[in-house]
Amino acid sequence: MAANSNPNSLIHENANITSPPLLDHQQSTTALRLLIVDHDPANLKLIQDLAFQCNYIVTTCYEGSQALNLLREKRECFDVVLCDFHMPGIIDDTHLFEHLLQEFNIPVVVMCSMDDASSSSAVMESMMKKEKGACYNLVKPIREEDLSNIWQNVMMEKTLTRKEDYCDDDGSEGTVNKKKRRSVSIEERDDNHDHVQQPNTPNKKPRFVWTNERHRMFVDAVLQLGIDKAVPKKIMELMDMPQLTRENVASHLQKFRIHMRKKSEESQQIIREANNNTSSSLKTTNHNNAQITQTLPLARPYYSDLAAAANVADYPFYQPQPAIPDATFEFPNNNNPLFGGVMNNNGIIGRLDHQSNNNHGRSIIMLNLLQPQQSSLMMQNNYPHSSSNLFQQSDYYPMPTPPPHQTCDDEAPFQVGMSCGRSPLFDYSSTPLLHHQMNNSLLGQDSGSIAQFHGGYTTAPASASPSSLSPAGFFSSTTHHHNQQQLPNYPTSLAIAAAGALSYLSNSSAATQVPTALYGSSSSLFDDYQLGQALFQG
DNA sequence: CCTGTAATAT
DNA sequence: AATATTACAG
Repeated sequence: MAANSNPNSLIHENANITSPPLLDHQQSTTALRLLIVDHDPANLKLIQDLAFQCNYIVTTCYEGSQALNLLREKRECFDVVLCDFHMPGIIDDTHLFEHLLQEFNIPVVVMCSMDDASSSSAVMESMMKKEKGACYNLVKPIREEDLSNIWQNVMMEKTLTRKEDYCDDDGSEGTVNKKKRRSVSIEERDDNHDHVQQPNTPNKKPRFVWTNERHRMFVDAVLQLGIDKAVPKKIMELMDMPQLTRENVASHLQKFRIHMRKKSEESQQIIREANNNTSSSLKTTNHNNAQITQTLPLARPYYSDLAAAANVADYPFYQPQPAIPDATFEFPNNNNPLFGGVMNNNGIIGRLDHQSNNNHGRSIIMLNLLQPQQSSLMMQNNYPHSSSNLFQQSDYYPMPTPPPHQTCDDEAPFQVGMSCGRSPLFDYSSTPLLHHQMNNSLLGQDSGSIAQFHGGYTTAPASASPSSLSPAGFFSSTTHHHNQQQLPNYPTSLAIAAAGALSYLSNSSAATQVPTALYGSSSSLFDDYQLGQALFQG
């Protein structure tokens, strides 16, 4: 609607202060100080003139961002914002006025066309529902009378106790009380209108809004620190935002933890239910299109020896629990290896990564099984909509491609790789331990096939700084390397099953070489491998 | 001075 | 509903 950037605008480039300098009016109690925001210069001018006639002190701008900045700096210089309905918000598709209400405690008058008001009544309704601050509506064309009435609403708003809403009269139910209140406060207004609290609190910091972006930073910080080491102060430092206080983080963290707890209880519940329906036969669900889901009956006690593991606390998902089918894989998008994941009844356990343009010039697909903590977080934060264990189409989690030579610190304890060329998974020469692993792992000699399966885990993930987070020692399921403790069967079998799946995905003819060479066809690991393959062959 | 938790305020 | 603030214990 409104012109976007107007070269021929009558208005100045930046916020155009058309009244005496704002500072002189900071304490103004007579004239109302208006901030008018509208993309359309003509409209802006029109309203500006009107407002002048009403003896308001007027500031105009036609960019939402300007308005926001202006308010952030000089919130105390304004009493009301007049804002065009169609002004977009900054981030998503919200309206500017919603941002304003959210961030500032200031009355907002929304101006909209007749069309907006009548046709999209739903929108208007939602607007009116916003009870975060005063929000009124004026329908264009706006008359001088409308404007001159603004201050009444606003002054009323100031003296009203913040709690009560001031919804429009829809004539229904118990609005009587509110109305009464209203008239009372109008009287009050005259008594004490000059020491209105709100605009006189100049340095009141705007409340911190946890946008998606900010939340993502928060989660990143938590992941970096490790979930149990993430404390407000450190998170704050990692996020590195000037406005952010420790209290902000503490508050958010508090909420975040509650959220996590709830989620994990939910998934526990799901697991319990899944266990009740154990021995039911192999479900052959739909493999329509890209989605393949199967639940396989596997009753091996995968966690049996885990309790003995010294660092069991680091791996809550691997703690002993009733055996559940652990081969419910789902690759949501077989056509696009850049996105995807693997999940079983423990949640998301792995993600599919793709590395092209590494310095071998070869393409690699990796299935990286995640540390439980990461997978748990991934589940909760990146797949918020997956109410079931199924990925939703919209839930794909795009993983950044790690640069060559860089080891991902969140990948553990297993990485299953499929090289599409004839190269090792990675060039590990820069990381001696990994290099060693490549040469000594189960199948590491066999470059170029699925043979490049290996397992490992980070021995000292806690050792803190991101740079020191390197996979410190690898082991295989049959061989101990570097005195590392061997993890129990569960992850291994899972990884092998995943390798099978992956090999299918990659159309590798070499796939079948792996298990027979290593385990013999009778081994339970071989079963897993076949399971993985079967899953994806449908 | 910091953390975690709960309660309460805005 | 989301965020901020506060109180209190550790």
